Amino acid sequence: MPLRLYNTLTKSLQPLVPIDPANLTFYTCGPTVYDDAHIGNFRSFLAADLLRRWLESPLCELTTREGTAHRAPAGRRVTHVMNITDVGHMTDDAAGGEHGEDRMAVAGQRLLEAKKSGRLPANVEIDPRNPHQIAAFYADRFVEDARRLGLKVALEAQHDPTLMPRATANIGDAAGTRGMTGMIRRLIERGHAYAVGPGDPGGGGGGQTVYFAVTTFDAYGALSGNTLDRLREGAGGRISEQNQSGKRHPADFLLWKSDPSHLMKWPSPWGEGYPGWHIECSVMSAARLRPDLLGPGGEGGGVGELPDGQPIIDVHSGGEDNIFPHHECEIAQSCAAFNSPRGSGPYAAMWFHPRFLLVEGDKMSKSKGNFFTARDLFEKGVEPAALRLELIRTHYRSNANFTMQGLTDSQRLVDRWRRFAEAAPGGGAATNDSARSEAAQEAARAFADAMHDDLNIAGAIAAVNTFVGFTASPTAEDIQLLRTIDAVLGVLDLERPAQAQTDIGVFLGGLAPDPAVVARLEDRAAARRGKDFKRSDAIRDELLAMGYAIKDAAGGKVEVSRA
RNA sequence: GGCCGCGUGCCAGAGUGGACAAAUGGAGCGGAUUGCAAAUCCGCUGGGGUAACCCUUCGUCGGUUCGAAUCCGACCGCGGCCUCCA
Repeated sequence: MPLRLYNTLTKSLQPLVPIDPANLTFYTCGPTVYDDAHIGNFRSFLAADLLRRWLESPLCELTTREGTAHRAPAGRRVTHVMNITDVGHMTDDAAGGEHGEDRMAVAGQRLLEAKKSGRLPANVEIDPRNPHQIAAFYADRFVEDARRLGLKVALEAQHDPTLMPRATANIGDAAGTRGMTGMIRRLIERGHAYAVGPGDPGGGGGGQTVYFAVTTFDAYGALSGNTLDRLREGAGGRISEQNQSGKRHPADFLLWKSDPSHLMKWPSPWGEGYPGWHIECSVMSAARLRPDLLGPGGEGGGVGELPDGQPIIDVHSGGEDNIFPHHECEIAQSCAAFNSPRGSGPYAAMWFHPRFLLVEGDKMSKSKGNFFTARDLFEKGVEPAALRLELIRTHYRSNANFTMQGLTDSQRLVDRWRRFAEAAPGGGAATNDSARSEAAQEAARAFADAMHDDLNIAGAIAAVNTFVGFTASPTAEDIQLLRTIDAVLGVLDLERPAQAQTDIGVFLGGLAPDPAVVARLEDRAAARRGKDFKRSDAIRDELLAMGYAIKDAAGGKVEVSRA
């Protein structure tokens, strides 16, 4: 059965029916770059990456618009775009994004303190007062982490930077002819948005604020369930008075705020200021995935409008917290801009929302001390493959629980699969050929069935383990199958921590060969040669107390890892 | 209060009407290997029986059905959103 996914929009399991099954369009709401991304962020991005890799797998089958099955030919491509939000939005968002402190300024303050206390690497040259430098600093670190975790979009972006667009590069211009200003102008022209403030509402004067008029979009609330009548009830007392005065409806949301005093600001037809939080994704998804709508200049010249009901892109993903308001507002903007006048089109055919990650059973938070960034863990010697597997091996729609035990389990799985993948092919035929090829076929089938069923990753991993367990001495075909499967899971080829070797020890997990440890290893080797096992065991305990676990390996060497 | 996701064995986590005492990992136990470990490999791992088989279990309580972990209802618990957040 072809792939079915849970669609947040319809709240049901549905086949993914792409506009063009040979070339899918996929947009993921990426990170904000005010700080390093944590493992919860990466769990969500990795879930999107897993889906993307599955869509590209030769094992994956999709449904065409004609209702037939579409098996991936040699090149089913997925154009996957993930934005980077580097505009400094406000901290006080209860006020609708118009007040509070600029997040980029807060990040700058933090960087400044880190610099003073020497916590920043010496080679980092960054002016903490320059928001563009702060954003670039964290964006680079994000991309670096993402590549280490095998996020395909980040790997591809090395050759095609347009796959990871920066919000600040898509703001537009003073005339409102392209980018976000272009789309805002278009929304005003089509009657879906309005400008208020000094300089005559609706006129062309500076210093204005632009809002999206939610009542002009019938389908508002379809994604989140927060329809306008429900919102009005729920909103009682929550929305600040000062901010509402200019709005026609309390749920109208910000498209442009004129504020020349803002840290990051750009020219626009409504005055110098900054864009609202939702408009960037509407603009960048269309710009990269549907240039036919916008035309070569970014705005104008394109077809501009789709028949009602036709999706703009195939798949859109983001963390569950994005469902409302962010994605609800994106739908309103994009459909209003490109679909028929009372726009109700679905924007994306499939809405994919991974759930939040817990850590040791608890909500992750800095105050609880269970807050991890990917780089924290890499520094502790966790290898990217283990972290990736740990973050993808729980179904994307459950609250996964990240634990140190789980990380160890994942590491073992990775090691086991690697032994299989790196075994000399065909070394001794323990199993007869027909049983072996049956096992491989069964594994491929079970893996695909599981993945087709809303990305049932646990079932898929079980199929891999059964296969690897059954086949003691893999053939070249067996290894090829594991490779095909791993192109989806994406763990085997990730970078491994360097091993440091001395004459006696092999230091794993990026450990440096500490002379104190080497000396003890030599003492222990001498004791063992003299059959003084009491002493050799005592040395092992000593090392353990120092935080090192050792393991005698073939050839008289000792493998050293963190205890 | 509204909308949504989830609740399975010691743990993580599959299973969504019969082949289920329930995949796959882990932990535990036994064995091979090792001076001993670690790692690796093999077997066992709800209760009872030599066995065919029987009994109890899938948040709780009810219901539908010849039959339910799986469908329906109510309740309880966990998580998310209701204008920051992956």
